[in-house]
Amino acid sequence: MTDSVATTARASARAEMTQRIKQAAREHLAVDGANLSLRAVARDLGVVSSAVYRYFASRDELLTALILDGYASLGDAAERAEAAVPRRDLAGRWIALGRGVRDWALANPHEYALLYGSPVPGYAAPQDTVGPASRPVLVMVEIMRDAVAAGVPIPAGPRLPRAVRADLERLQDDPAFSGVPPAMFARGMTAWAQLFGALSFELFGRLTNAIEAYEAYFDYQLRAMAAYLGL
Amino acid sequence: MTDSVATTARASARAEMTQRIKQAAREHLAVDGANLSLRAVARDLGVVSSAVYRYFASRDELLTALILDGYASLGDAAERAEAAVPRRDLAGRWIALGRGVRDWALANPHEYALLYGSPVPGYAAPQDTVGPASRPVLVMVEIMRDAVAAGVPIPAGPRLPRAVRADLERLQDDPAFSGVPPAMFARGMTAWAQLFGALSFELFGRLTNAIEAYEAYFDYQLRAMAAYLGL
DNA sequence: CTAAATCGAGAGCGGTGCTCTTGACACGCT
DNA sequence: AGCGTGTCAAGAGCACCGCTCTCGATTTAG
Repeated sequence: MTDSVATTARASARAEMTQRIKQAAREHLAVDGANLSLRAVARDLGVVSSAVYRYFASRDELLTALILDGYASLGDAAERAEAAVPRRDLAGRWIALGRGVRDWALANPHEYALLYGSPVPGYAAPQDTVGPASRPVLVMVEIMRDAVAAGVPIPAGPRLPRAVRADLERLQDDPAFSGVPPAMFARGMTAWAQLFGALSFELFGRLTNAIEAYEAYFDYQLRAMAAYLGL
Repeated sequence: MTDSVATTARASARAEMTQRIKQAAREHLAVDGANLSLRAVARDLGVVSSAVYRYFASRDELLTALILDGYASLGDAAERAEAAVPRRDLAGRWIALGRGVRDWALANPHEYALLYGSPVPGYAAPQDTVGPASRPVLVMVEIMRDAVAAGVPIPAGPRLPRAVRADLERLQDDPAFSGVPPAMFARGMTAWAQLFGALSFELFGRLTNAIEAYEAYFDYQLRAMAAYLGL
């Protein structure tokens, strides 16, 4: 359990096997989606199916591990992309964030579908996925917070419904979300939905025969949303 | 084949059984999602599984039928909702369209997931789904066309990339999409992605713990996008 | 009235997730 | 150094799946 300085051979073998199973499962994700076959990944590893159950108690648990890895991977990519832009360039940071998310999604389309597609039928995401899942959105919150702190004016728009304003003010109690006034937060969530809507359309093949210049159009949308956010 | 005036008993029985299978499959969709069990629907109908194959050659074919029905149902709902608003009220028509889509999605969440969620792993949508699938978007195209015809100015925004402009100009060759200049079409597709992004977030449970006033927030977003479209 | 078409039932194939038991092996402690 | 303990992969087995094929019963059409 407690892996001291000298990791035992058994423990390291277990860690390595766990990684090998996840890697094989990731490859099967491309073909079978969320209903991948445990037996198939076992076959790939030259191992009998029941052996896999030593490492993951069920198919759902393996899926959860893949989801957690996916969120971590996307979170890394999003943070890295955004961090490469000077702090003062707010619009540039937003665009870099959006591009980072898209690049990751294009590189890992099946993981993207797992994270942001329709929920897996019998599967309920355990509570420990909400933390990693919010990492990308926290990057955007940071941009909005910096924009507000820099005195960037929030564009005029439709009046925020009272109930929504209450929700967003309640959200301010969480320090991770504080410092962003409701009017700005509402716009941010709208832009966020736009980003993932556009991404889902592209990745799920919902705009074939319409747009071929995917990347250029995605960039255009990012710029449009930057303007919408007042960045 | 040619069902003349007097439909044979067999033909009507076949039509009825086809409907019963689809209905049972729709109910299973709620539990098992896209990987529903043909055997289970057969059990529900008190029939052996092989009998279902008399009506649908494969599980995929049954899924295709459900998808087609779904698009038709959504198309009806979208057209009906939008048609209830006076032609001159462009923003109202857009908002009614968005609400209509949402109402349908809330009433048929599993069909929504089937149509707009992650693609079913081994399943490739046959070509005859593209027509019905475009019905809702055609409603929005009609609104944009009317807006342009009425002389509504297209708001200023980021420059449209050349490749995107070319795509959208090529799209004009299709009479269904003509009459909408690229700058407007680009905004329309952005708003469309926003709409379905917001809907997917709500239906796939991606904004729990943030917003409780779903409907009010959705309406707010529709108004924001109406402004974005210049309606 | 008869031949053809259609129907549901049933058996059967290879696959699935998952459980349980068995024997071999590596570990940590004395 | 040796021994008990815990972990390991393997294999058999259960119930379910999609799908195919055959067979007798029934309805249709000529």
